[in-house]
Amino acid sequence: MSKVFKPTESELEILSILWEKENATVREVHEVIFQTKEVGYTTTLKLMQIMHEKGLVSRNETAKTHIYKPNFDKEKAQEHYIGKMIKTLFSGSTSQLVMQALGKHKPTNADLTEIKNLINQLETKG
Amino acid sequence: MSKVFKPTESELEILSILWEKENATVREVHEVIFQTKEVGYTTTLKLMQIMHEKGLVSRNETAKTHIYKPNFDKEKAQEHYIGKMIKTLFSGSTSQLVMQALGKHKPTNADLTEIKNLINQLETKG
DNA sequence: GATTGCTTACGAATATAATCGTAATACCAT
DNA sequence: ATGGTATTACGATTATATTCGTAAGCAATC
Repeated sequence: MSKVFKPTESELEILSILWEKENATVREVHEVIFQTKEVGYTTTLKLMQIMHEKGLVSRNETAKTHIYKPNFDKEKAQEHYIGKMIKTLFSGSTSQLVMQALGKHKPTNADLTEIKNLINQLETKG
Repeated sequence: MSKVFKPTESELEILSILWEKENATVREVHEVIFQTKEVGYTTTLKLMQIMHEKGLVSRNETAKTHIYKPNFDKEKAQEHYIGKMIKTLFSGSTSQLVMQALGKHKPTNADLTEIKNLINQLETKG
């Protein structure tokens, strides 16, 4: 019975802005989108209204200018898309994904150390 | 002028089957899809014809039954989607993605060791 | 209290994706 | 060569996503 998490491309873009800002008005969201995409204000508005209907976001309507916030946390979306990617693009292999990611988008040495620590924990637990 | 790599959901599914099999007929692709999705044969056919028009796949038409193969390699797609995910879902942080992936979809110990080796290489290169 | 500007609501148009039915064609076995 | 079966081509329909114009409401300012 639980809803499937399946935002469209545009919806995901809006969600990512909301995650970033915690919550935001249509105007604020639109200003971010507008930086990279020449799109009308009412387009953004309509999308956010639809997302509200679908339950992807909630909004506070006490003031005239509504304030939107995401209904799902970023982590859930991350989990969803990582799982999907591992399945359709990496033949089910997490390590393949990890190695590809590290190879093409190398993090700082500090981050690499942190990852190693995590791996050590996972190993000893195994 | 180079084409943007932007397959739809269904197209990506078909591509992943073609990557798996190197090349395949519509029938073969359809049989895989049909295992998880009750869809007509001509639907799969049409999708693959469209992918051919778009240049996502090539086909060998010498025999009556055409044989399709992907025009882009899997690695390019992996790179594309990983980059996109890091950007929209992980605030640009590769290590966040890696840690999330390892935490939720733990690989075998052998794989973990392999990842550590890669990290060590990356570190010394840094 | 009129005017201006920003907001929401909403319908409608457009674009894109996905599905399938039907017909024509090729191939194979009789 | 006739009949049965699988294939492609293609149009049409349906579903979904995206875009925007217009109207109506509210609030601040003149």
